[in-house]
Amino acid sequence: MSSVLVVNQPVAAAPIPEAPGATTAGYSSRVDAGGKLPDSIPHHSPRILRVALPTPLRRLFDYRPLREPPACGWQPGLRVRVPFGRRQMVGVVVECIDSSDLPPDRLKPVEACLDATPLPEDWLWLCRFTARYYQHSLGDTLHQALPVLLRQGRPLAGRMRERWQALPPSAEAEARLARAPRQAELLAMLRQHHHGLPTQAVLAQSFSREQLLALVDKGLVERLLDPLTAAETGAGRLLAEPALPLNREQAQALATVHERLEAFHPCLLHGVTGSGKTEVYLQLIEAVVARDRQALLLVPEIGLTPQTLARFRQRFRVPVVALHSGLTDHERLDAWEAAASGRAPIIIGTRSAIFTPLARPGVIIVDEEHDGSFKQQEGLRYHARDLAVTRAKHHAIPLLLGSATPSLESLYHAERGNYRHLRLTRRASRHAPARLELIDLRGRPRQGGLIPPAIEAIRETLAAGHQVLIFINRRGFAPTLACHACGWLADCDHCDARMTLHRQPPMLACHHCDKRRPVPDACPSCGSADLRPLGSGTERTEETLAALFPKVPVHRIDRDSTRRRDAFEHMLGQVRRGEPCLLVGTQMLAKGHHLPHVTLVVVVNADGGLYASDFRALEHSAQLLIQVAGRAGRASHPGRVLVQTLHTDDPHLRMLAQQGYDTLAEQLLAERRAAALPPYRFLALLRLESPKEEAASALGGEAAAMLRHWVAAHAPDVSCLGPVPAPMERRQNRYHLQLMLSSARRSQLHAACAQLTAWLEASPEARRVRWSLDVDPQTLA
DNA sequence: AGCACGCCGACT
DNA sequence: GTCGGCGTGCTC
Repeated sequence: MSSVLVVNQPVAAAPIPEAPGATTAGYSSRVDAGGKLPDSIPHHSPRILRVALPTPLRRLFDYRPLREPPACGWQPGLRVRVPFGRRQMVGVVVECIDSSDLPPDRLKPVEACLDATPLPEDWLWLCRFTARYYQHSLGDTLHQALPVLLRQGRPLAGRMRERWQALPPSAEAEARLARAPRQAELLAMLRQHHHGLPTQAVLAQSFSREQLLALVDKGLVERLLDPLTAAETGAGRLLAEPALPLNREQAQALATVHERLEAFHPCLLHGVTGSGKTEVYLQLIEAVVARDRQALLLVPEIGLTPQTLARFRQRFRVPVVALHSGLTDHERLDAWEAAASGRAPIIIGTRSAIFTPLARPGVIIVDEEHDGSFKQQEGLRYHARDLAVTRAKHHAIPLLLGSATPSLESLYHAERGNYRHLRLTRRASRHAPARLELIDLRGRPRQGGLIPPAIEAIRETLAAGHQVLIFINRRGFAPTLACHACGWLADCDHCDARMTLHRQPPMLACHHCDKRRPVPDACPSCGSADLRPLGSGTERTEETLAALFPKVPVHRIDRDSTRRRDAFEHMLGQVRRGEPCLLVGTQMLAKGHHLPHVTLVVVVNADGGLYASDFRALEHSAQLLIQVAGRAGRASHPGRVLVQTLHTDDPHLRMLAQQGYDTLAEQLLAERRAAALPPYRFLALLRLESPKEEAASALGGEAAAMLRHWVAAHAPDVSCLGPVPAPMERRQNRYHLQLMLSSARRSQLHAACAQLTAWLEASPEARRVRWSLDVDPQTLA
């Protein structure tokens, strides 16, 4: 008997994950758990089970197996209940081996095996990759990637969907229903549904399971257990409505992906707003499902609207499973099982849906791939788009990244030929996309943040019977409150930030912590009553516009006004009817929503991202501006986009306005190369956080010293910057510091990160400081 | 992260 | 006398 069946080597010796988005070349040399390691060989009597447990500790725990192995034999992927400290936990077996580093008397036995068969292999593979790549605890990664009910140890088997279907009538059998009127009613109901009814639907009509089973005994009803494969639904009947005709570019893009459905085949679908990316997705999914494969579509958090979903459900006759935050735990488990079994051919979800197992993966599509919501910003800081690349590569299937404003990373890969660059330049409507018009804020009076030419344009647009969108990236009434006598500002006690003035309800609120205060009547510093709001937020602009245009409805859309989702949908419905109105909103409004009657967009202040310290600020603000501009003039009217700025001469802003996103993106890429920043170099950021500044900086200093020493010998390409205070050093009364590692070599960066996390976990000082490692940080804040 | 144990301050 | 503060140590 071999001593090691499954090899999950210790971190330091682990195979280095490739960069997501790396070339296909050389990929076959990959040697991790996704390769044909003997994972799948059942081991009936290993002496030791190595289990991943939901703890932040980056190690596995050894247990003795049960006397009787499960029917499938011990295998990685089986969930077990184990004693841990003085409580019980649900963990996942990841190795079956014959010897442990611990003496046998310290090993506890597994309490129970919770699965008849292991959890899906592709899921386990992805979690292992993710844990290694992001230097996170495998146990915690598995835990996060599992539906709540499975985390809790609920069984997966037996949750297949049960359907009850009436059999052809038989007079003889029906005679036996004479004295069972409820059963007769139930049978009548089932006969109205040719495809049968799921158990839940039957129980909802207050029939019982016993009645169903009685009908089965009498031979009148049949009990069916899905999974249905996509093929069983019938190839010709896949579509519920016909596909739309494609223009030449769309057809070409589709054909390019379609050409090789059996290989890893990453494509960037780079299409201006309104160029019909979604139709390409729909027809690609159709092709994939017709071959009895599954499609996984990732959308940004804000993009999974009822309308998006409706469009997919209208098109396909097969089930479209949506994974969104509104699902109950049971629905989520159902969806997971449907995907894992292959019963669900189309899965649409946000970031975390990347961890959905797929029985027959056929394609992965990431819509709005540049969107920041694909990156998780705490705990396991993964990027769903990057994992999508890795996963598509693993499954050897096509990958489609779609965006009107692709991330610089994706453009870089497209330029280098790592991704096919598919462009859609033609809009469905006859109008060219609206140009950005920069208008100078300097020295002009502002009302609610708007200067006279903007107000005039709004007036004209309303007079023409159209709608106007005003974009402000600040919620609240005003960014802060100031004393005109002494210069006092409403600072937050807990953060290095100003408090935002709100009117509805009136208060000062810090947007970085939970702190709230009443609005003072007089200056707390000098006693003067001359307190004035400084600048404008959505509430103030809304108020100003309501005063300027009393007859026109003003809708404000921000996190404060849309607490109730139905109110938001209701308002959108109203706006879509096309009556003239004013929309004032934050990014919530900029993304995804189709507003066909808006013909003027005003950006109150474009300067936020121009001079920010974050190296991605310009990229993100350009994407946002183009996104907002895309809301204008989508219907039969051309649109205008007015961009207010203090910096009409800023070269980046001018380039964006005059030559468009693609040109600016190229310029920004050149600057990134010159500055040795991503995508030309890889970054990892260690964040340190403590109520005591000295504790964080002492630990940071020690970590940096250790790392510099280690790196000189083992990873000379890695450079280490810091520790330095994070932007807005004090947040919620905690001091934030960071240490930045960078390297042109992914493998060296990975090795240094592994060294760093191992050191921190062993360091006693590190227990008094909160720390986390962010591999490929999206922002440096 | 939990969750224990342990050793010092203000309360019934 | 003890309820409870959070320092520190451990989890196969």
